[in-house]
Amino acid sequence: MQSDELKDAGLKATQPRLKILSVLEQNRDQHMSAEDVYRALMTTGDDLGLATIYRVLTQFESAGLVIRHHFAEGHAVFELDSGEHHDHIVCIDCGRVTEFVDGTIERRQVRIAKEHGFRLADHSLVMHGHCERKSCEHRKR
Amino acid sequence: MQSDELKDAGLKATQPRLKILSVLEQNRDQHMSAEDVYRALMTTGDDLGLATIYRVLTQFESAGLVIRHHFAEGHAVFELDSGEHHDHIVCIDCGRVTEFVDGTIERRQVRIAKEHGFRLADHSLVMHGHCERKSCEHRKR
DNA sequence: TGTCGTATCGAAATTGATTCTCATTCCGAG
DNA sequence: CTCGGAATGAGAATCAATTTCGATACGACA
Repeated sequence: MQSDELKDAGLKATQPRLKILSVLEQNRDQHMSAEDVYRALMTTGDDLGLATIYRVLTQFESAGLVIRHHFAEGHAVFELDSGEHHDHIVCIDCGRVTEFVDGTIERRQVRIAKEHGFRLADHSLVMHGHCERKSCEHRKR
Repeated sequence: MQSDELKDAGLKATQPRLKILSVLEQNRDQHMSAEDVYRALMTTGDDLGLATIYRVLTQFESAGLVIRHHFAEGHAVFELDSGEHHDHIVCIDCGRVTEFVDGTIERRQVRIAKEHGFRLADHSLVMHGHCERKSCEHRKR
């Protein structure tokens, strides 16, 4: 059950937290901002305070349940931590995010870090491009 | 002369712009935030408005003179555009930034983008790690 | 199942970075 | 040197995000 996920993470299973977790699970394929989660909950009548959303998402992050990204400037987006690391390609026109993993790049990074006297802890590779999706075109500006 | 750099970029050679450009050139090896530039100018008695710094840095960016990065959340940093693309390793402890380029990774990226139906326009690879600099240790928290 | 102490909640105020507004000042073509 | 459009500076405004604090809900235990 979802409440176990929370308890395992050392968090009380409160209604707000369960609802936020639920929204994230229903949108596994998306990257949501705090604002997105807020709006998603409004439409289902679950009207949580925005402050709570931010607080809970931050708690989820420290608990390792979600990962916070800073793709576009201005605001952060969150995604459930699937446990597997991956990088992202973001479409400049429509904002859609695609995930990928590439062993060659991963290995190369560890090596480069070492060559420069760094012990690699984390990294983020974000590529920006134009996707070929039909639905993308007319969103262009 | 510096004023030519500005004119070539299509910008009037005003005092504020010349001073900001000069600060950036004197700190080529650093990545400066708007606030950093602001403080640097204060110390030399050139007391520009913060709004001007932001405005000018943004103009420099569109003119291709500088590149804006969003390493840490919260605020952007700028560096003079040397013309050569490169990626970054940021030290988690002291914040120092090291630059590098790796052909293997560069090539691989274009290919991955294509495989996923993207036409690559830009990318940013930022690695985070712990550097082995002596001066770094005691800044840890 | 009811109670209690503590952790959590929501609303509003606050922060920090950045942008906008607008009256004043400056650049540079003629 | 003069003039008009462009640029500047000070402060207000904005935006995302965080903190504050009194009110409330969770859940271990009786």
